[in-house]
This record gives sequence, C-alpha cells and structure tokens, in this order.
Amino acid sequence: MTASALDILAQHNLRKTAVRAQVLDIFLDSREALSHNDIEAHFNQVDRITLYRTLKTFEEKGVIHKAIDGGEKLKYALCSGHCSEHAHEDHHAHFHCDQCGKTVCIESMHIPAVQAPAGYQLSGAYLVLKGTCATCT
Amino acid sequence: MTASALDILAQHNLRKTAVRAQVLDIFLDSREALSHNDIEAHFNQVDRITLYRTLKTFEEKGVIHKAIDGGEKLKYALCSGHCSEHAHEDHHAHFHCDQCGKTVCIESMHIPAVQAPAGYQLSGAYLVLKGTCATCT
DNA sequence: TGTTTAATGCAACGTTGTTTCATTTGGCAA
DNA sequence: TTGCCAAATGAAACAACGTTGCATTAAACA
Repeated sequence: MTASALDILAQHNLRKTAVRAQVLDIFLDSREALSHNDIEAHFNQVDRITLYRTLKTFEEKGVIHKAIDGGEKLKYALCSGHCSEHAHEDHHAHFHCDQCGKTVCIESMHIPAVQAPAGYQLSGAYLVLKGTCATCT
Repeated sequence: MTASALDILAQHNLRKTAVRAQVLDIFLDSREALSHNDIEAHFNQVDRITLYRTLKTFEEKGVIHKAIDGGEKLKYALCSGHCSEHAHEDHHAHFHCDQCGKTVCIESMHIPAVQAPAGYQLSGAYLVLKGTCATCT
C-alpha cells in the first residue's frame, strides 16, 4: 500500500486541510523535487502565501526536505520516511538536469562518508550531480 | 608572489575598472565564498546593478564560480586557477557553516568519482558539507 | 453543536534580480 | 597626447520572490 496524502498528514500530526492534501498529492504524483513555482503551477488557484507557509511547515515537521541542486531555485522533495521533526536524514544524492531543470532523488546513491577538516563539526553532507537526464538525452 | 586584482583582470582580458578591482580585492582578502550581499557590504557605495553584471561577467570569464552551499543565497568563490571561459573545474568540496553562514572551499577534499544512473549524462558533481566551522565551535 | 486553535486569504511591504537607455571610462591607434 | 570606439557604469523602471500582520475560515475535539 502506498502512503496517501492524508496518511502522511496524520503521521505528522498535521491538520488535514485541502491545500496540504493537494500539495502532498502533487509531490506523490511527480516524485521529483519541486520548487514553489512548480507546485503553484499544479494548482488551479492557490494563495502564494499559504503555499509558502505550507512548505515551511512541512519542512519543519519532517515531511519534505530541501533538495540542493545547484540550480537557481530552492526545491523541496518528499522525505523518504526516516525524517523527523528533529532531524532530516537525506543521505542520498540528487541529480539536476541542466536541460529541463528537473531534480530527481537518486535513492540508490548514498553519500560517501567524509572526514571533516580539523576543527569542523559535520552535521550533514550533500552530493549533487549535474548533467543531462534520461529524458533529455 | 600572490596574484593581485589587476593581474587577474589582465589574465582574463578584462578591462581594469575600479569596481572590478575592488570586487577582486574583496575576494582575495576574505578567501571564502561571498554572496552578492556580502560583497555589497564591503563597499562604501556601489551600484547594485553594476555588481550583478560584474559577478556575471566574472563567472562567464572563469574568474569566479558559483559555490553551492545549500544555503539560501547564491555565493561565488574565486576560481583556483584552472577555470577557463569554457569550463569550470571546481572539483573540491565546500563547507557551509550553519552558525555563521560562511562557506569555505575545501581544496583538499576532492569530489569522489561517481557513476551516473543509466541514461544520465554527467557534467559535474558537487559535494557540500554542512555543520559548524572552526571559529563557531 | 459549540469552542478553541490552527490554517487560510488578503494587503502591504521589503528584498532580489533583470531590462533599457543615457553617460562615462578604458583601450587603442593616429 | 588626443580622439574615437566599444565596453562598463549608473539610474529608472519593472518583475519575481518572499515575509509580516491581521481578519476570516475551517479543523479538531469535547
């Protein structure tokens, strides 16, 4: 069984509202990292501000995480299930296509263990691949 | 001998102007990745638009490169000497401090060779470390 | 059903970045 | 040195992005 939008909201103790359910559905459908703009485009109409707040809330509650892709825009992707309110566990690489601008999670590629330079304390690491994706080649 | 701002401009066939020299001096002094805002703060007064164009020109000519740090803002860092107008060679990791927000290049840490998933063509890879830097611990 | 609290929608505002055009300045040759 | 040309700068206007405060609406729960 695949998790539905309402399941996800329940799991994170979030109120079930129309906007939130729709946003989650968009993420579940597309399965790639989405920017604020991408999401807005999927709506017939939605309040920009509400969307900003929804994304912020989702991130704080561990539903989505920022997908660093080296592109211009900030994107978010659904967390894979191990994220919590307290810590995001986003230990896979992201691929950013220079052609279409899409960003996909590469769950299979784990970020190698790195050693921080002296005096530095590591809290996380991100690996971003750039190039041309399968559909753009 | 350390490269001066004017040397760098000459090496890249760029006109020696006051703004450009100052921007380069700021980069040479600070030796960390700087956002548009950081740079603007170092000036007594400078035209925002000119600064945007200066940074864009520098990037196109291989003087600076974008430093992906997973932070909110786009930052630039001086290229290490092997970048050209045609290709940036930015094969080292960046460290982003969550406390002070500074981003430094870790020249010593090279990005591991990764294998792209089937159908994907790789053009580059970025490795971003996050945590607390030496001065913030 | 009613109450409480969170989420939404709206207005206003601030920041960031781009485009267009007139002016100034650097580079180069006479 | 002088003058010309192309590039760089500065100013204005504009568009996109993002935040804050406040009134209204809707979800959760007794």
